Amino acid sequence: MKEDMKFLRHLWKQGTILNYPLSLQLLNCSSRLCALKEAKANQFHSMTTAISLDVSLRENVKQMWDNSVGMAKGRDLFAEMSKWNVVSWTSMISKNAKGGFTDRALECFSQMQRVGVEPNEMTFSTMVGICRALRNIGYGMSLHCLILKKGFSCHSFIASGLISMYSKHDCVNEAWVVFNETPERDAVLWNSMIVGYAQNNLNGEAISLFSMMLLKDQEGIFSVNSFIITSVLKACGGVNCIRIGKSVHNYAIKLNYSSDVFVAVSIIDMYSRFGSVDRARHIFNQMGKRDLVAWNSMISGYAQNCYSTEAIELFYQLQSENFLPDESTFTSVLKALAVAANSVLGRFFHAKIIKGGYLLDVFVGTALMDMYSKCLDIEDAERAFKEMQRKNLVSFNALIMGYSPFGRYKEAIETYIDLLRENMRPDAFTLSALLSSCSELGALLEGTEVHAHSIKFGLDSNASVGNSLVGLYCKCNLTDNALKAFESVTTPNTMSWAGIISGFALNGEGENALKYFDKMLLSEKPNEFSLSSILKVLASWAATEHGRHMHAYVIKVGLESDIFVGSSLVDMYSKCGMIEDSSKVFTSMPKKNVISWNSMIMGYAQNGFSQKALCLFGEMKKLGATPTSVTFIGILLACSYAGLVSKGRHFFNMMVSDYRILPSVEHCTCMVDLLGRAGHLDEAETFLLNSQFSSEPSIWKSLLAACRVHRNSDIAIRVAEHCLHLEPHDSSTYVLLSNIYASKCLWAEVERIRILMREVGVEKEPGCSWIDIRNSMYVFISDDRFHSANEEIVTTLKTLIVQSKNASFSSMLGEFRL
DNA sequence: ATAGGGTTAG
Repeated sequence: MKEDMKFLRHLWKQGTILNYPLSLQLLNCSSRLCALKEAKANQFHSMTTAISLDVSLRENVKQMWDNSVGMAKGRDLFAEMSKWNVVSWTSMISKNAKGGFTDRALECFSQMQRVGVEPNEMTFSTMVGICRALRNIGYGMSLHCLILKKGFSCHSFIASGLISMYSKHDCVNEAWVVFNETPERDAVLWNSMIVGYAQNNLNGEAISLFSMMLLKDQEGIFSVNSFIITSVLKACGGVNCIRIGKSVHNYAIKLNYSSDVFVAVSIIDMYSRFGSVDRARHIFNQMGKRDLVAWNSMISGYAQNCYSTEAIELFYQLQSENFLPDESTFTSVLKALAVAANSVLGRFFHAKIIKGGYLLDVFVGTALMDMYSKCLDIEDAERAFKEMQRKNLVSFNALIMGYSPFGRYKEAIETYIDLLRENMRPDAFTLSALLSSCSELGALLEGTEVHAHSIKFGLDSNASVGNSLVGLYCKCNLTDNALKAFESVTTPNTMSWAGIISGFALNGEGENALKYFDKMLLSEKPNEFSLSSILKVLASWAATEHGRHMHAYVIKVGLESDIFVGSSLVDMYSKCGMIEDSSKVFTSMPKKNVISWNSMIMGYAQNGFSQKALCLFGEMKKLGATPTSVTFIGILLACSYAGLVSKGRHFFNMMVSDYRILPSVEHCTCMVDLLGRAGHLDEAETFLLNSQFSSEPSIWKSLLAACRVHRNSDIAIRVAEHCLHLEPHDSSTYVLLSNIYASKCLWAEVERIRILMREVGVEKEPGCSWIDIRNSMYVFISDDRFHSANEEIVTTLKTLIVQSKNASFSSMLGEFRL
């Protein structure tokens, strides 16, 4: 400041007349008031001109002239000011806005109108630019009104600014109205609208607008420039269609824009988004001149596509070519380490970032937190969060998201409350992250409260929030609530549909799953998830015909090579008993994962092809796939059906000791079943009592069934009484126990069971089975008179009964009959 | 005076 004054004094003494920009520059420091005093003593006209531009000092200047030189000078100044005011006011507004003094810029604008100076097209253009940066669109809208009133809306550069302003504030419709009502459209106007669409994620619209532009451009009124190419490339990156992207790329080459750094960076970014890192790298390599942004975009491309080694390599290469990494570079590097969950290198870069002083940046800080939370190191993520100087909504969201894999909804909600205390407004990310924390452990109460908040903030119509709500409610078996949440979503996406369909499928509401699948087809294409869910439903129904149709449909939509769909098809066919079709699908799958292997092994096991199941298990291990808990269910099932007792014991031990898999209810049921079927009833009972599931009724019932087969009434009585103790309302156990006592002529016990049954109020649940013929379901309930079936089925059934009696199967059915 | 590239979250 002192230096400035010295310099000024020097100039004054020399009698130099300062020109306008120089004096303004000199005055643009806090020494202005001192300068005023000096100016009072020295009469430098240019000086006062510069000062008079500053609205806040204008009055002071006038007063100064009034006091020192006399009223006349002051009046002169004022008159002069009004003479060149439009330009000076406008540049004053612009200066203030650029210096970050938005309030003063707005004040200038109203003051100039108050003193009767009419804004011109430059003033309005500047003002529109300011309104674009404002938090609120209200001021911008009233400015738009003024522009319309004063008749400035026909200027295409003002219209461009308005389009940009509206689209920045998510008002694409308003932007479109401005675009549509501007008769003379130049390249900038088209570009503003294209960018506006792209910014609001309406990439398809942006691309269509571009093609519309090309059609109109035949008259040669304007031409596509490199700005437009970059914008369109950006939009291409947002649609899942590499074909369009490639043709725009070719078009850019044709127009000779491939050497433009901006264009090249957009192409790199676009290909990275498509997952074509190699193409992106090719463009990067071919660039004649690269700036830091180009390096950053390539590093980011690698990070996005999980090529973390390449990203790090590029970081070092960048340094060796004497570029100084910036915040963006570090952000991308951290992302690369986050996707690789490499906290060792992550810490190394953390240190580097601290040393370089990059930690003040919100992006870097947030990326650092995210890196730690992706490494499941929530404590360090919390620490990084606490150490951040400036936090924004994204930083809060990142922490809340960090909690969700652990289901730590309490901490997530606490962070959310902090966010509200900071006067921030949650967005869809915040709420859906909170909801996924809640659904992890089924925290329904807290989840419902978050639901209330999402309604309060108008975010329940958002697809991500809606999807999370559907997830939470489905997890808690509340499909009605899930459906309500789903229906609040304005534009459900493919995943939304998949969510509600799978929710129905998992909660045993197959009819609803199918209903919503059909509804979805009216507006959305099915994806691998919705198809898998539907196949699961059809598998559970053993709906053969429908399943075949769905398989044909899968082929039609081109998802037959998908790993999830393929596995579901394998499962569906094997549940329908069509093991050949199942194995055909399995063999033709181009890619298999552990789920596919599991489906096929389970399919073989369930259909009694134990040997094939075990062979497949061997093959799976040979190909390097690691068996999971589900694999062993299939294997133990296969052993159980084939009576391979020692193999079963062997695989069970292998699972526990080699693969460190904790035995689940299913595994224990299989083991008890295996031992029981083979007649090792004592061993089965001991196994069960020693297992974690000794109070699980279903396993005891499977042991009871084994006792029945082996006609061991002593153990059977013990086991059945235990079953009654665990499940006093299960009618089948009463019936069975009663039968056993009856077979041993223990009539008093039979009577006791009968009384007990009446006391507890148990009624026998009717047995039920069904078959699916030509897409129709025929349900049979025991003891009914076949009223629901057709003639053909009734006749066939009667024949079957006679045949089975002749084959003396009836003797087997007669055991323990009441 | 209006328009274009890379950076954080699922």
